[in-house]
Amino acid sequence: MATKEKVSKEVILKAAEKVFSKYGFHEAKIYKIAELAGVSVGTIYRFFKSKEELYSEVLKKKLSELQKRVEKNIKNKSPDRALKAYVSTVVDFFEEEEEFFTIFMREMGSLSILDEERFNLSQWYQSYVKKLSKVVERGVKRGVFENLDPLAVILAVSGAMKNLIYARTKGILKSSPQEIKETLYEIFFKGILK
Amino acid sequence: MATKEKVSKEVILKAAEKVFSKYGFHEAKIYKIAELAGVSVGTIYRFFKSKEELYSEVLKKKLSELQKRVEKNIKNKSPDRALKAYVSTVVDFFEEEEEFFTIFMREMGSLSILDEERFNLSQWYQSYVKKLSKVVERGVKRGVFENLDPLAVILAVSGAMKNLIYARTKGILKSSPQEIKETLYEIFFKGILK
Amino acid sequence: MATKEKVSKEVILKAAEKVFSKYGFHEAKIYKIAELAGVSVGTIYRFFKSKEELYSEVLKKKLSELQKRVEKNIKNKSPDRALKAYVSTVVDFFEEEEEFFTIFMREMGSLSILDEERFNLSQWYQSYVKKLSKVVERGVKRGVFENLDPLAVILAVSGAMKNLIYARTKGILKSSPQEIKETLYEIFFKGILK
Amino acid sequence: MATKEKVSKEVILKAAEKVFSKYGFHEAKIYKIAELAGVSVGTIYRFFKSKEELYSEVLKKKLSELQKRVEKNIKNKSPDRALKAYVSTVVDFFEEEEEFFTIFMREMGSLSILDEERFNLSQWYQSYVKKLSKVVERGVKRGVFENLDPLAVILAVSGAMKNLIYARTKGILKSSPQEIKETLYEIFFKGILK
DNA sequence: GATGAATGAGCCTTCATTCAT
DNA sequence: TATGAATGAAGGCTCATTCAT
Repeated sequence: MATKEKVSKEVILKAAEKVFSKYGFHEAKIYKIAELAGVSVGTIYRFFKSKEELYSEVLKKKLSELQKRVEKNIKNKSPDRALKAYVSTVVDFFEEEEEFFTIFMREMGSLSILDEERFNLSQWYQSYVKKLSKVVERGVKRGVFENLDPLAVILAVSGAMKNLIYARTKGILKSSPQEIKETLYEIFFKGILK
Repeated sequence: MATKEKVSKEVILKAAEKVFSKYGFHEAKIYKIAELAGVSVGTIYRFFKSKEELYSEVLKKKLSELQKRVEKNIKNKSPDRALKAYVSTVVDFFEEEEEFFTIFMREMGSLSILDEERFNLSQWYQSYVKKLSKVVERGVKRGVFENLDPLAVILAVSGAMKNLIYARTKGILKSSPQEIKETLYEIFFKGILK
Repeated sequence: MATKEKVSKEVILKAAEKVFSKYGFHEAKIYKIAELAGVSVGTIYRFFKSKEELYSEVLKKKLSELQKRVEKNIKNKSPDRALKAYVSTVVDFFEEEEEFFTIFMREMGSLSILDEERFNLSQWYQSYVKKLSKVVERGVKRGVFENLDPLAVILAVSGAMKNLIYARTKGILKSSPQEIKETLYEIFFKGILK
Repeated sequence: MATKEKVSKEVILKAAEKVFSKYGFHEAKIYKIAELAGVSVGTIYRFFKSKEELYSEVLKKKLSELQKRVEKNIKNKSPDRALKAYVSTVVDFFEEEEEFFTIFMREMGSLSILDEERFNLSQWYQSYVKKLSKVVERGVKRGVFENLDPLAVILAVSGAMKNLIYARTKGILKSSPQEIKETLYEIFFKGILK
């Protein structure tokens, strides 16, 4: 029964996201995920051939969601408005998906170079970031943006944003998502020098 | 003999750094570290009471090194020059210590909330970042910097920088360390908008 | 299935008893117990959370069996007949449970003071012996027994009995269980002096 | 230097006795013994070829001491007085040598059948007890003692005594050594029945 | 299909013993 | 001769994965 199957898979992915985000890949236990999902360990292995694959599926699912949202929201916008939209979309996404943000940060740090089996986030990130840099490139060409390396710009924006969200997650920074966005606009558009 | 002991400990820390950076905490095997260090497994346990402690020592050692360097280089400088010095110091440090950068990124991502025993990087980062934000605060007070949340500024600079170094490490970005520094100065001081 | 589980647990306890009695706690290897029980190492850990717990369970199980038997057999008997019943029950019990006798002796000798986790045989023995001394106490009060310290009497009987069983186990003494019982009755009731 | 050597060996044996009695064979660590003895680990291995041998030497030394004392004190005594002397000597010995008593009890329980290397206490005990039974045998022949199995009698006395000392060591029994002796004389000579 | 008990490879850690100094 | 740092074998325990029911 395709629908029932899909429901189970969905429930498992949701549970996996929670457990992976809380414990990280290695300390997350399959039986904990099964427990939380309300299924047996065996059932998880009907849908995912290994813990690695399950992990990878969680990543893939969320990342494509994020990517789709970003692409949708920057489409047909002028470079500056597109950049703002990018920031806004990502901040909102991770505000909603705080659990996934933890996994995302962890995995970004882990690089996953060696592990062929695990989802290659690094490669995904590379192509994602290159696509985004086109926006900046256009801005530079049109003379809206300073003559900077578009890739470096997008990496800087993205890194700054991740760090602010991270700090907010950890309670280091008290700002609201809206304030984070605005701070980012200010800093990146006008610079910090008076 | 104190010197000989120190040498062994140093060699082990060096090997541990390599192995942890390559495989991450969980996939790093003590016997691999021993092998690389050219000592026996037992010898590692003469210097470090557990794998966790060894990991923590690697972190502590490098982080205090980084912190000392940063503090030394920003001392007695005007806010804008101090910020530049901060960027320059960190970029150079991680250029030299590429292996440690991997561990650093991974651990930043992992947050280390749960594991009381492991070195609490999150706490270290919080206090480190708060100290640095004083530099920005002074800049704001003196009217050199725009009226922005100093903590947010330092988090943005730090995040952008980490991401650029990361991208360089991964081969996504081709810029030299010097170029990375300059790009960061440009972006953060003048903004990207023309 | 509850029954099957119980069977496995029973089989493991039986195997553990054998291995512990043969090698003692420290030299008994978990994999040896698993082998003898015909299960995997992992299965042992499904039923017992550690080697110590397994050991403690073996002790507890047998000791409560012994205690129950003793209590049942001395109930509603006159002090002298109760004392005989005590001797008879214990001799018979250890005749059947020779393997456990080895563990019992070893553990009695080990005292288990330090190890809070391991079953505190010393405490069990204290309360067990105090209960039994009530029998002697009654005998003294009724004027059936000489005016002796009841606790000392029961400790003497118990010690003598253990030593005779031990010597029989080791082949030092050739007497049958029945002869051991009778010798004990003679010695303790009439004394050895003509 | 023979004298110096002897002193070192003596100091090590003393330390070993303490540590073995406190922790038992397996949990006693060689480095702890070395520490307590104020020598290096290597020095211990100059005098004893293994932990087992050291343990065995502790046993042998004390047991031959005990044996000599017992033999000396029962010599040329009538059977009943010899038996009293035996009890008195052993109670006094273990009162002085409480630490060794712990080792003795533990080892008695452990039987040491399998381990050819370790001192075979069982065999020693067998010959020791057989020698003592001659005293009872003489008593029986002379008609001083009842017609009982001499070996069984000595095992009973010895077992009762060990148990009373044990109970005193553990705080179960409050009697003084003198009271323990007297209780044993009473019980074994006159019986407990009125 | 679903279950979850059973498996067993794998790894951290200990500590008796050795041996270069 | 004395030292104590270095060794490395050995074993308790975990948990991803399998498979009989």
